Amino acid sequence: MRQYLQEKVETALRSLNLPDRPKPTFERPKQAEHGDLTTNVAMVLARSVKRNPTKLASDIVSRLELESDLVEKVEIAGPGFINFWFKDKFYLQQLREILEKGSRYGRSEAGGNKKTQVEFVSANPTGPLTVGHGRNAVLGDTIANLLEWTGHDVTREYYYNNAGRQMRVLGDSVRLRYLELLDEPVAFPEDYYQGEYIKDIARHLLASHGTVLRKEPPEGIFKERAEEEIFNDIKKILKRLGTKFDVFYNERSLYETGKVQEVVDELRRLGYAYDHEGAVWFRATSFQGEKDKVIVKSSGEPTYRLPDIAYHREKFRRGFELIVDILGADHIATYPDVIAGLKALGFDTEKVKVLIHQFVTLVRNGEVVKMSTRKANFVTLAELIDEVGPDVVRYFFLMRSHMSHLNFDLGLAKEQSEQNPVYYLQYAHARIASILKYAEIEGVSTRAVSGPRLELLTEAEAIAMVKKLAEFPDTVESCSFSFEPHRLTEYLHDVAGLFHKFYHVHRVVTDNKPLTCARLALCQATKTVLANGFAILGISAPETM
RNA sequence: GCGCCCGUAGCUCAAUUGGACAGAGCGCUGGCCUCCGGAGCCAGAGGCUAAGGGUUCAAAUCCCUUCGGGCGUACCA
Repeated sequence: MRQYLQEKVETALRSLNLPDRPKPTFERPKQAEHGDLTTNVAMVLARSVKRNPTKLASDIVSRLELESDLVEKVEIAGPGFINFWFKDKFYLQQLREILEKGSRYGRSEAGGNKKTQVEFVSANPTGPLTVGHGRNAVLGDTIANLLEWTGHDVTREYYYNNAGRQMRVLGDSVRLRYLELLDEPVAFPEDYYQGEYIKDIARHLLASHGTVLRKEPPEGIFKERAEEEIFNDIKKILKRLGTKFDVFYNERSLYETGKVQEVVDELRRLGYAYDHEGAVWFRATSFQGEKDKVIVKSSGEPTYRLPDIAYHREKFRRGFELIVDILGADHIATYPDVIAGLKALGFDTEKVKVLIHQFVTLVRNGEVVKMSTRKANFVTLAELIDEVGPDVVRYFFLMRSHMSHLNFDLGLAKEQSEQNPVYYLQYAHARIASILKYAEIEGVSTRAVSGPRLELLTEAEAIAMVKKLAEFPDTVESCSFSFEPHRLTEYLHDVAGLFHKFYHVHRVVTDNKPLTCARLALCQATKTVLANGFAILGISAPETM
């Protein structure tokens, strides 16, 4: 429908010999009195051709060739908006399309099967996932869903490092807890991993191996067992949240295959790396960086940026045409170096989309709970899911723009879980399921012999619903294009709200069989849109609650 | 000090990416079940969009300044 008008306006502009340069928008107005669709084309062009926007609008309207059986009327309003009203017939066609496409309704090929990678979570196996990781996981998974729905060939990837100093400290933390269990006197350093989970792992080792590990080094079985248990736990939690991964990419492989060294050599060859005070530096200042950055320490160990650059180089070499990185706000300083490194290596960094989400502040009993993997006192993602369930967790994380700080009041989420916004949506779905079942019992099938007569849907509430339902494909596409899932939650909230209103004003199942069939069709279409939306958000679509 | 994000109803957040009268949820006030699910519906109160200036037909949105909050600013990841 948007496309339909866009084409009509373009031909009108051509016949008037007007430029199409500042791209006009075609939008659904907030106010119903402003029509079903509006365009600012006259106002956008008025400046460049130095003409009155209202007069320009009427010129454009006079050249529009619109089918009178689809378009109700056209008006020029305000400073020069052109507003369009469509006939109900137009919308009823859309309704028929929803019923035909079912669970496929809303999918598109807009992405052109573009090879796309979404990298998210990417937490190292040093401790349980935090609530912050949860936001990252849900955001990444949902964006991946959106990209799939809009015709992208998506790979979901988790990048991790199980080597290095952090992992050594982890192994040693387990070792010391193990020795504690043997009643040996140990001084547990403050900067070691304090969490209870370390003691659990030590206990497990004691149970499986007895006391013979007394003299084992930290990098051996202690580290290995810790990594294994923690990673299993991470994967289990991610599964509970409904997130899926295609690839777990180990940073170590970048060293083993020499790709890290290749990057250093390449940067040197290009003149973007140099030696200074025993370290190797990257010339970040050539790419708007504040200062040059160390990529190999004087000890010979690389800093984190070097493997990150090598990893992203591999993303390009693996043929990804769109690369999406989901990062927490604490990584805000790292990605510009990676981007600069990729530029230095000659890659098109326009293909890399970095989404930085802000922190989750967890509040319990009115007090802010600080979340740090090393501290003992933190709420894990697993505990959060235990308390409120995966649907609520996902929905809460998706309700807000990723750029804004998120306050998650645990007590509130649990206490008010009965009036949680996610239930409002799911309730609408369950209610429709119940109505459809009732209709079946009453002997009115949705699969009527000659199909429902949709033109019987004339009430304002019904038409409003159909219009909203018809927006679904556009909404999915714009959420995908802008990487903003939160707008889908808002849309679905509107759908549920309109349905609840409709339900209160109009009875679906009555003695009037044709009307009942038409209304059941509308219910079915609403259920479809809700269920498809839930599928993208990764929340369940309950038949009963 | 510098960089990024944020500041919108009492609280938590939206606002179709620059569009017409800034909207939801929670909380508050008052209504609605003989009837397909009341986890619902309807009505009301609540705002100089932190402050000031600028850009234009149009600014919560873009630019500048100030104030306030968060995250960074390593030869840690």
